[in-house]
Amino acid sequence: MNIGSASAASGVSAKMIRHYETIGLLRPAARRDNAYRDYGASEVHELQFIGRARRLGFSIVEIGQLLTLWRDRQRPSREVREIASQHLADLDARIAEMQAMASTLRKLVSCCHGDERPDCPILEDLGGGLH
Amino acid sequence: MNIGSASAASGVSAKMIRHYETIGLLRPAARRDNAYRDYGASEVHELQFIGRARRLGFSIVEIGQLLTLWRDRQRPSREVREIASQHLADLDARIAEMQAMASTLRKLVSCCHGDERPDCPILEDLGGGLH
DNA sequence: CTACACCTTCCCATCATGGGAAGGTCAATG
DNA sequence: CATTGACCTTCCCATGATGGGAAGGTGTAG
Repeated sequence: MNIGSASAASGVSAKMIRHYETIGLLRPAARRDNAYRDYGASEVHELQFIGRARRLGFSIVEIGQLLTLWRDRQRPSREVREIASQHLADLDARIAEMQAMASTLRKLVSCCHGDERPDCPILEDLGGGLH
Repeated sequence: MNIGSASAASGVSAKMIRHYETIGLLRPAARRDNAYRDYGASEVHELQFIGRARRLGFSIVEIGQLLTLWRDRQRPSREVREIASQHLADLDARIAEMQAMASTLRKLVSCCHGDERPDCPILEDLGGGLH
């Protein structure tokens, strides 16, 4: 299977598949006589794994660790859970940070009448009150 | 005032102040005989404006627009509000996306017993059910 | 045979930020 | 006065994940 078909089957772009191979996340793909990469069902399955993990926001490094654990039938689920818990904590922290921004912004936006007049609480806030 | 003092007074790193000047967000700073950049109260005030806007998550491009409006005493508040509303919508969208990730992850993590046993619903989910 | 779709590698761009090198300047202290 | 340490300057490189696009080779259908 060509890289294009593997991409379509996994939802990971061909660009990214090559990139993942370059940085060592994926083992080098088999090549045909014409130097085209050749993928089978198990490679596509790995790509799908990567795609799902990316959609959950895992970093490439984390996905590398998860892939290693996935391949190891003897892994302790504890290790998987630790990676996922840490990522979840990171996500929650980033969400909280962005919610704080959004909350402040929402107040400012709701206070600004947003017409042709120049007075604007948004700029006043950014300017530190005095200008 | 040296760049270090301007940095301390504004909360924007010296590295970033130089960078903002390079990309045209800030007008080139005055120079002393020794080629050191020299900042006054109004430059520091602009830097504080930038710092506050960054802390609210505005992009450099958006801050450039906000700075222009800030300097213009005749600006219509509508334009400011539009930029802020758009940024708020972006933030809300990103928050929602991350919350969806976090929600899925939280379920998976809570289902995984996380001990020495190898069976793990997190990997099962990433693997698409079958492996 | 020609067109078109696909593949290859290689380089560059994003966005905001920082690290660090190599070298010049300033102020305080011995 | 000389040294030291804290500044400053410019320049280059790195991050993380992704994509654009060029230049060139390959495969297939009309």
